[in-house]
Amino acid sequence: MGKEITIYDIAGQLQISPATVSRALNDHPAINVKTKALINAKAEELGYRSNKFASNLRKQKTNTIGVIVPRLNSYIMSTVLAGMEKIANEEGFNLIISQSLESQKKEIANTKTMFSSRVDGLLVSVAFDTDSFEHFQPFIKRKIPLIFFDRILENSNCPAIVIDNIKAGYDATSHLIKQGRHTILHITGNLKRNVYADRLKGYQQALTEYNIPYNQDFVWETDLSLETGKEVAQRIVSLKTLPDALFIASDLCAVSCITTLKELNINIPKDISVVGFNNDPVSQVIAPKLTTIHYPAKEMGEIAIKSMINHLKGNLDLDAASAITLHSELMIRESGIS
Amino acid sequence: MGKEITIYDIAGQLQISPATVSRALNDHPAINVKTKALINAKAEELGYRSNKFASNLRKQKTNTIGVIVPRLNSYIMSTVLAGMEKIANEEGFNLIISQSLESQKKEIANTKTMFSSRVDGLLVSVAFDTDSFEHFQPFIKRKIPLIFFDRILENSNCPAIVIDNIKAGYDATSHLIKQGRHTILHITGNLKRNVYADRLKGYQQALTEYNIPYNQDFVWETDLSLETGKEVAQRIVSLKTLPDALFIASDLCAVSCITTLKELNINIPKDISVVGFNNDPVSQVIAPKLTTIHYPAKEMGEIAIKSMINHLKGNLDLDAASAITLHSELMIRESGIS
DNA sequence: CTGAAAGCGCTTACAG
DNA sequence: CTGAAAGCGCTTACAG
Repeated sequence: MGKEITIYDIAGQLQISPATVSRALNDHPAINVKTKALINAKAEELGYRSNKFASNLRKQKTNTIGVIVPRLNSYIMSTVLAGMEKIANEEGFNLIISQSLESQKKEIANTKTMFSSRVDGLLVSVAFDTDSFEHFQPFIKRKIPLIFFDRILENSNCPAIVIDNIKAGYDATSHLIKQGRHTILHITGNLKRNVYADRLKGYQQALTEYNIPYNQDFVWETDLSLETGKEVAQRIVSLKTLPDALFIASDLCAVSCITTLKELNINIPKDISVVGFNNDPVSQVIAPKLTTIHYPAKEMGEIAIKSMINHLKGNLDLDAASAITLHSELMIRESGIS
Repeated sequence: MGKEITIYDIAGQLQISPATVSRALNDHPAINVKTKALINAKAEELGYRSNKFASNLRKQKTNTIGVIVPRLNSYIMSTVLAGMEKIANEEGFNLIISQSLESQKKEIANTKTMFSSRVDGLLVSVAFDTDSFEHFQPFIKRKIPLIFFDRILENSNCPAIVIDNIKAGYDATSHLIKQGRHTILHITGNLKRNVYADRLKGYQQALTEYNIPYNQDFVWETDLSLETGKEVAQRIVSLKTLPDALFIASDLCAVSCITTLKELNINIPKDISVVGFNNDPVSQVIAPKLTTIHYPAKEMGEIAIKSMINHLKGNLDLDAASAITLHSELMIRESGIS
């Protein structure tokens, strides 16, 4: 195992000071172009690699951004992370990723790890049951930038990257209404979360606009899992009067529900129209193809990380109250057309 | 922004040496229990957090493990990573994750980043087209442990965590044969990769065992994408004689293919039986439910990272030639039963 | 069981 | 444009 090359080795061989080597390697403007070329060539020749720990220790920066997500293995989140990873990599930032597994408790533990890892900034999409901002206070106190994305904490006074969930909920619901549907069941997630609360608001807005009375019994708060999809289907067929449409806040749950409904001899979309959410690849490979809301997951990841990096570099000052809203879009396919 | 607390602050307030504080904080056995308690209490009181950069610089370790995967946003990979993240977190290791996007070129860039980030160890699942071991040599030279998982590089002489793809291919194919199927089309990925080459071997073994001649035209090497699933379906119906079964090396592709075949009035499984691969959640929510091979993704992630951590801690010496094979299992559902 | 001292490899304010 | 020197916050061999 060969000894690690340092700037002193380069300096020694070139009869030059370590300070100059350091500057040259960092492309400092004051250094002579020829000197830089010489130093870079020697660094290459010796197989030099910079020691980030020494550099970070000295600079008091970590170049590391923390990301906390509810789970890694969902289509939306892994796509968001793929987008973040790409940009972070290009910009020379490291990502520390951890998952809360939908539990505030685990999320609190994650924030502690992030804090002691001294991340330069933190990007968070909160768990189902998070109802406190307490665990983020240490970051605020130390002025470590904190940005929420997708599932945000309102009143946190932190920048947020979101889609317009109200509009998306409105689009989904009004599409169903325009198809002549009036008893629309809305299957959603924990209403503590903006993403679900806002979709519900959009659902209500559409009903109001078309003079359809809002019935609270038509909103089912669930965990949106595959199992839930099946249970929902069974519960639906046992209802006195069948709804004529479903607006389900997750494609995976919607697909599971549709499959079970079909097994129970319900015709989709003839008997019941369905609109999902996310534009998960699965939405295109089932029959009937699922009408859904396209969620710009990759873009969200890219924009969230870019905002953070720009802020850290001082290029962009994130206003505490600012929010970036991405465009989402109704993808009309067979399941929502009657 | 309050000043960061260091061991000197604790030492100063307690009238004790920084060396003792350092030892106490690291639970060094030589330190008096009372002294330790005192120091820990003071550290807690002052909100001390250890500076990993100083510590790593001094110890010449990074406590960081690099992971390179083909892509983040596939069910299998995000689940593998979820498993890794969980264990790494518990054991106090950081993960740097990057994706090759199925390109050797990007994979090479990723290895360079990992190398200059001085990861203590590297975990890799290679891209579709990787055909050189060259970019991993710097790790070998520096004796930085390198472990492959899922898509491994044979002859690399590195430890590998895999499933028995030959057996899985055999199980899938022989199941179809037992259902009376004899013209089984095998849709697979890049045959450079062990996962696909081995599944093909298993397919061939099963044919041989049941005295079915092997026909090379029945093996289609593809990218296993959703689009490919559609194209495959269209190509199948244009064939002079229809195959009576499909063994597709990815559930997502299989589901897409089934849906298109159904649109083309092919009855699944009556006309064509289908077996997929991975046990992706989507396999359970389509009609007919997909017969597939359960892939122990979470376990693979956990075992891969545990092997690495144990090796780094010196608990377990990874034999260069060793391989860990995880159990996979045929999940019999409707699509493969005729 | 505790301490003094050196050193890990950088960066940068200051000086020239 | 270049250099000398200090210091970032730890850990550990050595000494007692």
